Amino acid sequence: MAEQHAPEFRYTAALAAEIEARWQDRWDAEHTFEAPNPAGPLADVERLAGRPKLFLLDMFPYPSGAGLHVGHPLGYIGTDVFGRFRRMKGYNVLHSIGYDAFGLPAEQYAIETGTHPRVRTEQNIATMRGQLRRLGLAHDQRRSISTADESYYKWTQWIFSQIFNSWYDSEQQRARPIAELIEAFRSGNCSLADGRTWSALSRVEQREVVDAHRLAYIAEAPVNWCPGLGTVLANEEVTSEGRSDRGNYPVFRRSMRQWMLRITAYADRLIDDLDTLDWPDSIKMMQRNWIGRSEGAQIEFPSPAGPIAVFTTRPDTLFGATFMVLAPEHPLVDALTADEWPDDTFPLRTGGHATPAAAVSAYRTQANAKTEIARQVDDRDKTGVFVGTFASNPATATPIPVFVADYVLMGYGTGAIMAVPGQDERDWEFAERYDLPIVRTVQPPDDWDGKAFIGEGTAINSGFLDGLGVDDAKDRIIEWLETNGHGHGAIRYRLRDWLFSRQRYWGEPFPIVYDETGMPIALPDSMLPVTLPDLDDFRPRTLDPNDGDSEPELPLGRVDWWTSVELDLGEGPKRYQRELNVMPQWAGSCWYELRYLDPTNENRFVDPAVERYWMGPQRPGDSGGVDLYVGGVEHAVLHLLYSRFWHKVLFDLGHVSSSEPYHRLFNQGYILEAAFKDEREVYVDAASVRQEPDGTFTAYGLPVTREFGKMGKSLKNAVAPDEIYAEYGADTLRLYEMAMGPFDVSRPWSTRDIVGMYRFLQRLWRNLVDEETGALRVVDTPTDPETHRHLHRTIAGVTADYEALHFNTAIAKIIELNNHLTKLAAADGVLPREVAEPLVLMLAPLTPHVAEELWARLGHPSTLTYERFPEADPALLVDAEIELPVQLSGKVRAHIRVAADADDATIEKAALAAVASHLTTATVKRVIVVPNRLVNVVV
RNA sequence: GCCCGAGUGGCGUAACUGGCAAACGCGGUGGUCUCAAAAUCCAUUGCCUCACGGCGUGCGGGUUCGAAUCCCGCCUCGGGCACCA
Repeated sequence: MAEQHAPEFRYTAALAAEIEARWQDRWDAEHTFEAPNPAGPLADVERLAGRPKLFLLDMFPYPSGAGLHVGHPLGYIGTDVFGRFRRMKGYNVLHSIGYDAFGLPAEQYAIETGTHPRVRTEQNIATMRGQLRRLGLAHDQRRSISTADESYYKWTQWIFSQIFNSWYDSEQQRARPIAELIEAFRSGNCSLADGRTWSALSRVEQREVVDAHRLAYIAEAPVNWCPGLGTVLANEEVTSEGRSDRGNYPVFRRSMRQWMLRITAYADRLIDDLDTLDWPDSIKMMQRNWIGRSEGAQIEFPSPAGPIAVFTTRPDTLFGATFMVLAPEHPLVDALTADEWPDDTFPLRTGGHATPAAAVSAYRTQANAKTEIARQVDDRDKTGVFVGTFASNPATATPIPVFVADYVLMGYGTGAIMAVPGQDERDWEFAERYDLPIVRTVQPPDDWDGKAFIGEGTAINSGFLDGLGVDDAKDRIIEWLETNGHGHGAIRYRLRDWLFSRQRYWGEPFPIVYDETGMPIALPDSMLPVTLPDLDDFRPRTLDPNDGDSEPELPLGRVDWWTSVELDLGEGPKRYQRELNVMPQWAGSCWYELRYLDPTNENRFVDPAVERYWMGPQRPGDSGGVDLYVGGVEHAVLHLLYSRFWHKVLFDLGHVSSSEPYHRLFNQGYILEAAFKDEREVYVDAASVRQEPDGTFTAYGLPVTREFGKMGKSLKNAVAPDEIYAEYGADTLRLYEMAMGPFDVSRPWSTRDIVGMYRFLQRLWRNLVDEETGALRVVDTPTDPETHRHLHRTIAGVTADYEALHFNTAIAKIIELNNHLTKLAAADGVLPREVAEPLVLMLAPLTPHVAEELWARLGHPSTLTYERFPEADPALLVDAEIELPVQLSGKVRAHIRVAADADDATIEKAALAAVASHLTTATVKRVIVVPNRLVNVVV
């Protein structure tokens, strides 16, 4: 390389590497980035005094063995720059990083490599620590955690026990300890739904009643069974194509007994409290949509098999309900199925079967055969069969036929609908197909040529509702339903309870055992953690990904010595069976930010005083929480919803003072990289692609197409940071990643462009250090006024940019100043200290190693981490004389120089003089003077 | 289909609440230095035109003294949701 003849003291990759290693060692040795707590083992009250706090958080990584690529650390660098800036602004900054070590990715990586997940995970964490250290991130290493450490998951289990041992009081709108519910039952303050008295119940019956109220409960429920992964998945982990988020295997809808967490109890608060958060609107919107609150009414339709309950958001259209539809799985279907077809039943409605029972049975078989995906996406034809029975419309007292159809889903509402073809497009389609009556109950506009009218309008054909608008009609009908006992106003959510158990090995064991009654018992805190047993055969049984009827197998069930245990839970030593499921991927990440605060506490998951200091509300009405949380959008509804839920339970039970975990959320963009597909639509290794003279791309002589995607293994386009370190050093990489574009926007990686940032650092270094001798070129001479003003403008701009996370424009301003100084240094041979020192300090958050080195060469013995960030002198931000453009009807024709404080009349006179030559024929209609901006002469 | 977000030079991008479009970087061109090359430094670089000048922020309209920025109608790309009653 050309570097071999470079001057000895030039800022080269080799020098950068030496500087970087030296400063990283020194920061470690001096514990530079350790943030003091107000209490506990990490306390240092003196260092805390008088400093505002900043709790900075990155979405922590799972320790993959594939190693980092340059796309990974973008967010970490951004938070590091911000944290370093705020330290220099006097803040006590908590910034660390841990590892999300349990769960599918770690386990699957272990399976691929044939190494035990614990061994694999620990190796990977060590590797990642090393890779991240090379970037010079200012993390407090004492606070780093791994979710798979016993000392950590002990508290994950403890929090689960807290959730298990609580119930949701819907009157007070908060979770309360389960003991308070038991006491309320015992004292008679709370009566049982069926009217029995508490003391009349057997112990088992009492436990059943209590268990039905817990926030963590076991239920037979429709679940997403993924045989390809050998486990069930939460709704949030299933893609809209009906496949697993991880691994992209088919997912089957099945009924199974599983652990559930009652997140639905928090639906309203999870929606309402979004208003207290400083989050991107798009993420708030996604959470609101996911929770999917709908307001409407529950209405009961009398039928021979008893009342059929439906949920509707349009109770105002009740008079137009001309038939009903039940999901094939609806429990009332069998009872409603008639023995024979009523007279005059259309052949179309019977599906060609001799009896309703045969028709329903055939239809169910057909519906079952379709996977959930087919029911939702592929086949939107409205099919169904008549069950041979009529229900009654409570408003009109008219008999209406009951159908079974798979366009009604058991999983939403009551699994049954009142069909109002006049005001619902799906019902219209169904009514047309099966020749059912259509009654409009909302007057469409005159020019309406559509079918179902779902818009706003006046009620018609609706008895006492006629003439009312939609909203008034809704209020009126709900009143009527409630008065006449046909139903009531109701709210429904799309959100389901969180399916919380997984049939895997590599996860947190539940702190639960079962006694001889088969009912779950939470282990006392003193018995935590329940350690995950070491298992040689940790692999899930391989199942056919396409066989939805297969049964899950529990890896923990293979450990005979572990599955059954003798314990004294207050009744003397007895045998108990352990829970064999493990917790899902998301459990550990639901509370990790809290553990950073107090990582070594053995008595509590976090000391309340420490939590209050870092996360407590800053003012009345504030939710509190992490000050800035940076991560990708992909966790918009998974992690971010689960985490809020757990945090709110902890808040309700008085364990934390903040009602939300993350006060401000920022989604950094991704680093995109060109990816190439061949004609079979298969990705080819980007390194093998060449660009042809005509601009097209080929790989091994065959044409390929280019697209831009998130950098990573799946697109075969990852760039390793090590290559960049070797060529330019870590500071240049940091600078380049921050300079490429706005922090929240995704942008394509371009190795070619990095050299620009490298040249800038070299130029800056050369301005301060003689490349041949290594001598300092900085002297204590006064700065010329122009440079001095330029410096202060830069300080003001850079400060504002850092504060707003606009790192790219901060860099542009620093480069601009340095370009000016390059001219100065070329002319004078030296640079004034008065400008050199602030320049180095401003650069320090971005490129801390080279900044530390220059700071030391400038004669400062200690780290610049806690130096005050330069302050701009407001007096220097305004020039005495300014240049203003003069427009003639909006086009710039001249420039004038005027005193900054000149009045409008003076400016106007100067402007008219400047454009006089253009004004020979025209007359001036108006002159607009915009202070400090421009002058527009209108002709 | 519905709901968000975004379209600016050859490329990445900048322009605070409407006020000189293109700061900063890459790339290109010419020069300096050198036996030569690299590095460095200097100049230049939106498009059309020899020039005067004109045209330029996805497209078409509008508001305004003035629009990348505001309004209306489209187009394209990215993301989310998707038979949710």
